[in-house]
Amino acid sequence: MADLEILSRESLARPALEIAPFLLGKVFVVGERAGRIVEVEAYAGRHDPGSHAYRGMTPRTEVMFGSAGHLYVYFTYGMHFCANVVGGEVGEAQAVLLRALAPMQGLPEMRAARPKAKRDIDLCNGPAKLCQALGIDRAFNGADVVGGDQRLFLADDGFVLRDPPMVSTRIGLSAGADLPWRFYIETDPHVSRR
DNA sequence: CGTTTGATGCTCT
DNA sequence: GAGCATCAAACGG
Repeated sequence: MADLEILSRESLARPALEIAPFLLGKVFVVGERAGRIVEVEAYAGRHDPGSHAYRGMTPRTEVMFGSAGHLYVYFTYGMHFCANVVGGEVGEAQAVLLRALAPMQGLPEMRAARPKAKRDIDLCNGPAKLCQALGIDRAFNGADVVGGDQRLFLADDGFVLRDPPMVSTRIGLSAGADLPWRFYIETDPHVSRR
């Protein structure tokens, strides 16, 4: 595999709408498992009706209001975890939801973690699926992904997108559903939905 | 195919 | 008590 350069914290200390497309094509490493980010959604903080931060800081959203480069992991529907990368400056609650990855390493571990996935293409093609595949749960909330930990990080491996990101509305929202803040690699088969 | 529904528990009102 | 940034199985055509 090509060299992996961990992303800088300052590269993430920008609005979610900027770092969402920036994160496409980057590599997310969790232990021996890794995948390339192919689909994300931007959540733009206090004034975004679709964001958990819309009604201000709560115990759950505290991490999102913190500094860039940490994971905001939340539990939903009584059984699923989803992971965001926190961006922006402290207090801005900028976040980017990781919605789909193209598996790169640790496929056997991912398959074991997702026994219900019939095909490899289904391992990480959804926000809760990728958390299951990578073993991400509430223990990862607040974890630093650009702090130099060799077992958990976001990196650039030199991959270049062949085309500009595809843009659409975000998925599964009841508020803010009209905003075109979802970004994905159109040609990648691991995207959750067309 | 596409659409509907059940699972399951946390978070905030 | 209502709703949830979801998933997989069941159902209908």
